[in-house]
Amino acid sequence: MPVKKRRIKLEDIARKLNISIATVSRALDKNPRVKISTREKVFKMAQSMGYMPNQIAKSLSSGKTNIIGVIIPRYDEPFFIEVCRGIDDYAREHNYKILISSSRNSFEFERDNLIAFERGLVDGIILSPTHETEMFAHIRSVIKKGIPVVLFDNIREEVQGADHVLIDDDKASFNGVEFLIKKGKKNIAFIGGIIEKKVFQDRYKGYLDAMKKYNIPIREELILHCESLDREFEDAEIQNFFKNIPIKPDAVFTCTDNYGLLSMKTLLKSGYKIPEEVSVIGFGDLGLGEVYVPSMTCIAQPTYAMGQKAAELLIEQFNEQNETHLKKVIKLNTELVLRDST
Amino acid sequence: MPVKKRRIKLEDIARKLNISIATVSRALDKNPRVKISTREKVFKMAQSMGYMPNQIAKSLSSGKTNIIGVIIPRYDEPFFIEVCRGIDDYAREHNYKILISSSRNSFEFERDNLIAFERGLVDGIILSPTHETEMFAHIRSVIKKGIPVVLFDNIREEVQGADHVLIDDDKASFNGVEFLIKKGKKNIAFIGGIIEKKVFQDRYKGYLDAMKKYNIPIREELILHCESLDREFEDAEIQNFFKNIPIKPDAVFTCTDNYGLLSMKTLLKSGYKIPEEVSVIGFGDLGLGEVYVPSMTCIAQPTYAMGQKAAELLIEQFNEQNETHLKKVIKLNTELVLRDST
DNA sequence: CTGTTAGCGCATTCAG
DNA sequence: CTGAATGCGCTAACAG
Repeated sequence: MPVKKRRIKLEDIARKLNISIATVSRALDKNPRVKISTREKVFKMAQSMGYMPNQIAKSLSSGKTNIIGVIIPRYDEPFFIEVCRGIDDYAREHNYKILISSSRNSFEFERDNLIAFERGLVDGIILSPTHETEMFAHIRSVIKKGIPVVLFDNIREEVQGADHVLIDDDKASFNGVEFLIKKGKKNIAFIGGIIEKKVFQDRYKGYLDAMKKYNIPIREELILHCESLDREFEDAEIQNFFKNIPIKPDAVFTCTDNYGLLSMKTLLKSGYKIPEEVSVIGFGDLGLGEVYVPSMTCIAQPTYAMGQKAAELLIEQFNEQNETHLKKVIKLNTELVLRDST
Repeated sequence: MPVKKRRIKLEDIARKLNISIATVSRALDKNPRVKISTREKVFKMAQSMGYMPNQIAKSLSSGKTNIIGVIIPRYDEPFFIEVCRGIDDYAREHNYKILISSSRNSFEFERDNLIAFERGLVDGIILSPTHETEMFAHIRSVIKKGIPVVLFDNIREEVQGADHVLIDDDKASFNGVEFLIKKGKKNIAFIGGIIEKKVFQDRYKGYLDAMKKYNIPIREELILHCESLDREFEDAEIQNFFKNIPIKPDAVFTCTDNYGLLSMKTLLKSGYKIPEEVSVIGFGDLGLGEVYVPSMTCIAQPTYAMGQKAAELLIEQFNEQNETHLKKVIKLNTELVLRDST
């Protein structure tokens, strides 16, 4: 293998052609102020020399990196990946790349990631706060420096100057539970996630409100707030819950697809018939509910669209005059998708 | 909101302190050649002014970006995400970030991504080629420029100068099928992915070899090479296959977890009993097989470890003298994980 | 239409 | 121990 070659730069082309660097730069830019014949000469030479512009130099000079920084709490949650797919598709169409960082469900990591991005690597940031994130100073600090920010999914507090993309977790959950109640269910179990997380608080609230509206007594024994932050431990937590449950539930409302599937698994293995004896609802609708037997009724979240919308808002901010930015809060709709588990 | 503020730079600190930029730079670097007292003054001032180094300028100056570019064929395949998690964890420990790009199963996109990375945005590249990738000139070109490359998973052809991380698909598949044969299965269906893809070719070969070794006739009607590149269409393809199958299979060997799950779904819905009447094996073992009822026997791939290993090899290349790089080919072990579906 | 010059922000020689 | 000067590769303002 040959020794690492020095990169070809504008100067090399300029020298070969006996013209100035500026002209080469402009020619490659298709700047109309340069003669077509010169442009062609430059292109041909660049081609034959294997010229490749240096993105870093471009960025330093132009003040733009064309990179969007994305911070998600974890990789092993299909929801976040699907959002990223939405961001990526929209971003690519607008000539941006995405740099994904996981905060590993830790506020510290979230802050570190943000600081790394603040160093000028990205033009803007899309962030889903962790459950630990109670203070938003780190986000405000970024905004104050003029870096556009869009938040999505788990927003405990609206941040001045940032855009927000979310769903109405409260209402979505309320609708799901109400559906079960109207089916005549009384002992409706609730399986949520870590209660520090705003989305889970809201989904819990929806459950409580629906139960109250129909005067169904709330029973603590039917309620589980999972604390696992990793797929690995969710299973045991849910198995345990059902093993020790003192009342036979006739329905289970869960706050993620995985909780729903794990519930179904545990119930089926314990000999329950779904949906005859117990109904199950999941939250998210990221594809697996459809493959299960019985297929799982879900609150469908417009996950991919959330990502697209987030990217759209961010890129809008890029193009704004950097004057007072009016914070936008976009609420996307959910839908109850009926399948065999109810 | 205040107008976008100009970033603080070294020069600002230097002026305030009446010292040179160079000294500020060195102080922040903790260069021992600068007096401790000066260093402290600089740190304090930097802190109070909210100084944040400019990563782009640093990169241009140092020639290092500390970013690893990762190109995967698609987002909606948990396998790739899990590999990314492995890469990310290893990379982060070594002070690298990862920039993930999806090639959307298209050779064109793969090449475009590579070219984008070639522009100096990343220090090295980890890539899983698409099924369309038959030519490797684009990869060789990157390597020739001295950019370290590691390939993983779907490697049709070893590329001189790149490292490779893979599993023995052939053997893994052979073992799975052999296991079914030893259980007395005769009508073993095979469901693979798009046959242009090397991994699927190898897994198919493993199937054929096992069948031949035990003198079991191969029946075309029991073989399906899925052509879907999106989760969306896989379901219909598999349903269709089983609907029209002329022979009742007593086992199904599949080449991804999703194919396995979809097969189980279709079979269960058609009234088959698993595993009494038909056994099913999946490939990957990315978590869902365990949640299904019945739980799915799988060829377990060391997915996370593949990512870690790839990152390790890449970072090793960074630290090498850029002389002749000896291509390394790492084959990781798979394992047959027995569950209820067999 | 093209060239000259001055940055972009930082690291790093080389002097002193 | 510190400062001045140069360069990383490219863009853009200003001349001509």
